Amino acid sequence: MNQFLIKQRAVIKLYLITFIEKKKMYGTQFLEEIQSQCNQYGFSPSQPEIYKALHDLYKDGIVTRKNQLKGDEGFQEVVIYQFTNDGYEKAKLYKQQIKADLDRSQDLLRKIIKDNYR
Amino acid sequence: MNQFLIKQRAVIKLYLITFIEKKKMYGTQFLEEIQSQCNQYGFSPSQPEIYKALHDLYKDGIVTRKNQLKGDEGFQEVVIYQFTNDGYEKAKLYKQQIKADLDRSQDLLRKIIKDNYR
DNA sequence: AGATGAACATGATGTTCATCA
DNA sequence: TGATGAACATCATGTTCATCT
Repeated sequence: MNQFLIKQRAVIKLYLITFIEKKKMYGTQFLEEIQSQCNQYGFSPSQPEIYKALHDLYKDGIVTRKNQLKGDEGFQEVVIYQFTNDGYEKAKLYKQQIKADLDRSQDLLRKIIKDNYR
Repeated sequence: MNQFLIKQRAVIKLYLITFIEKKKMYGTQFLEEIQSQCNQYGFSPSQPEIYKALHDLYKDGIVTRKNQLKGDEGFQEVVIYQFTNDGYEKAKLYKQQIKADLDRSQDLLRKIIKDNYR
């Protein structure tokens, strides 16, 4: 079984977990946050990718969903994500696994460069 | 337009160019060489991927194809790849471009780790 | 039997569109 | 009107199969 570099989906889930650790936010904000931080590296995922990743985390039992009115403006409703009871533990484990894959990806990139550039 | 990490296809073409620089080889050997070198990093592309990448290089006008009998054993015919007249120049340019993408990928991985761990 | 490559299948991600409050 | 998400399309890659010597 082949595993090239880490997948975008995994990285998005990683960012989402980190955001949820820090403060409650909703889909559109997650998207804008990632895009503005990573744009300069060419990384700018599409909007549905964020929701797919959020649904993954929900299906994995890591987060709960809660509809909530957006504070300041009119009647706009947003979906807020928080960790489930054991979600934070699961999330920490998941982050560890992703870290291993990130490290492996770095090692692979280094090897590719070493093999092909003097 | 989103560009996450560098694509496997580009990396395979990079290895092929480096192999062709060093010595003439054919498809199956390219595959075995990459797999044996990169297996420990989880990178183990499939056999048709090698041929697709070789056809890319051919379509790009970087290499020529030559049918040749495999030296030692029976009547086995293999396809040998060599640089075209201006192929080596093109290949060097291509390697530079890939190097930029590899560097960008390393930077992005570093940023992801920095953003999400301790 | 080993090498090459076509055809097909799957997976990852993006684009477009609908819905809801 | 902004947020959410479904449906659809495309691209990257893998699996299976055929062919040729």
